Amino acid sequence: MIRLMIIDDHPLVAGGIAMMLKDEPGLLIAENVTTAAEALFYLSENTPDIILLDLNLPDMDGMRLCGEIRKTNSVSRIIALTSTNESSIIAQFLKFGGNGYLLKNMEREELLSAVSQVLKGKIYLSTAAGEKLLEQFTGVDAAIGAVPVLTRREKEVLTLLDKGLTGPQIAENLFISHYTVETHRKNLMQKLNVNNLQQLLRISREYRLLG
Amino acid sequence: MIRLMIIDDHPLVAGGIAMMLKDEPGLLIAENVTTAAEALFYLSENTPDIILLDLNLPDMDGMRLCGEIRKTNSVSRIIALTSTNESSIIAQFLKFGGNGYLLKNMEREELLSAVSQVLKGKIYLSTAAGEKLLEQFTGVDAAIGAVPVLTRREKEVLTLLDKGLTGPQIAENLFISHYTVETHRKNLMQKLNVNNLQQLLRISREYRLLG
DNA sequence: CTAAAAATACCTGAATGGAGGTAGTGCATC
DNA sequence: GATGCACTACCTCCATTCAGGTATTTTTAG
Repeated sequence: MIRLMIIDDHPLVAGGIAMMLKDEPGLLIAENVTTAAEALFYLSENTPDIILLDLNLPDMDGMRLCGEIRKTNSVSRIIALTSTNESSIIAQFLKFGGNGYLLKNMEREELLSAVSQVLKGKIYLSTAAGEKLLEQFTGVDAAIGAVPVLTRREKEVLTLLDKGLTGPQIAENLFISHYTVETHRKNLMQKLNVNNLQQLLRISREYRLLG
Repeated sequence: MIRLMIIDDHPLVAGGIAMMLKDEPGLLIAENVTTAAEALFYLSENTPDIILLDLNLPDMDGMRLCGEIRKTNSVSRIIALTSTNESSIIAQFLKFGGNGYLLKNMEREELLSAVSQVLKGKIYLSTAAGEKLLEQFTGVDAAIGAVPVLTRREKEVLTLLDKGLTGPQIAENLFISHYTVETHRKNLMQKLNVNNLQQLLRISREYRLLG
């Protein structure tokens, strides 16, 4: 019997998965939690065969949770669930010890196929996701997974920039000189390798550096 | 027997809803389609009591579909389903003849409550959604639901702006003068009542004017 | 056909953004 | 106690954006 665990705060998703699997005799949904904290607690005493992990959890980034799980558990196969296809996330997720990536618009067959693939030790990527990843590989080395680390201050500035504030306005807001704001912005642009604000915000969203 | 119809391209969602309702004797999922075209076809010959409508359909904007449905059917209660809480959408959806608004992270109880409310002729708004709507009402008249109509060219410019191109670059791209691009941008900013590019793109996303 | 809407082009001046620096201070870790 | 990092601040120069116009030509709809 294959024991399956679902980590997702959407009852709808958990229900949908249960529905998809209800006629599969070999599969059992062993546990169903809605937060990272609950997940870690359960996993401290259990080892499911498959973990379906929503990347958008309320209390912790799914990516980090995957890393946390891997510190003590290297046997469960972890499959990420997301609603949008964010290609830059995939490689990162795999680096954190993930085994597969599914989009929430999947069909029943895709779910079953993903489960059987990862159990065989293979990596399963949702079709659309896989294509996007390949696109990246074909373009140079592309520095995949190299998600830049931002400092506290940089994140603050980034958030305010995203809200549509101008440099001087941010300066007022943070009680610093507008020169300093420009420096932070410059560093951000350099770290993310872009050359204007729109691209900065675009990439930031992709890398989940913004709420 | 209350007949329910689901319009959603995510099998997961349909399955989840089925799961939530499976122990409700008075409710029956009469039909389950994944595209606007199928929906209109089914509705040309049937009149379910409740329609659960995903606002993010592949072939048509859910908002417009709601309007289409209302041209020939004014009795079915239509409840919108979305994953993100976009407050500016709600009032618009109600104007198009919608009866309720549910977030996909709802609990079973919320779904049941929404169904019973709209059947009584009331408007049901997902708690979080309702609060946001109230926020808007408290701020002046706020011109809710007055979603600006953009011209073809304005949309093109908007899309390119979102991609991070500068004015001059867009000019090259569209084979027009950069002055013209600026004019379009100015008109866009005026229509959406903002005063810089970041805010323009932000609002545009909220109003679903961008892919 | 005609009026309205959309698309086009142009101008100016002030403000902001972007690329390129330099440099001091505090803090941690090594 | 030195090296590195984060944060801070400042400067210049040029490109772009923004706010305020005006105005002609195409489309579109009635």
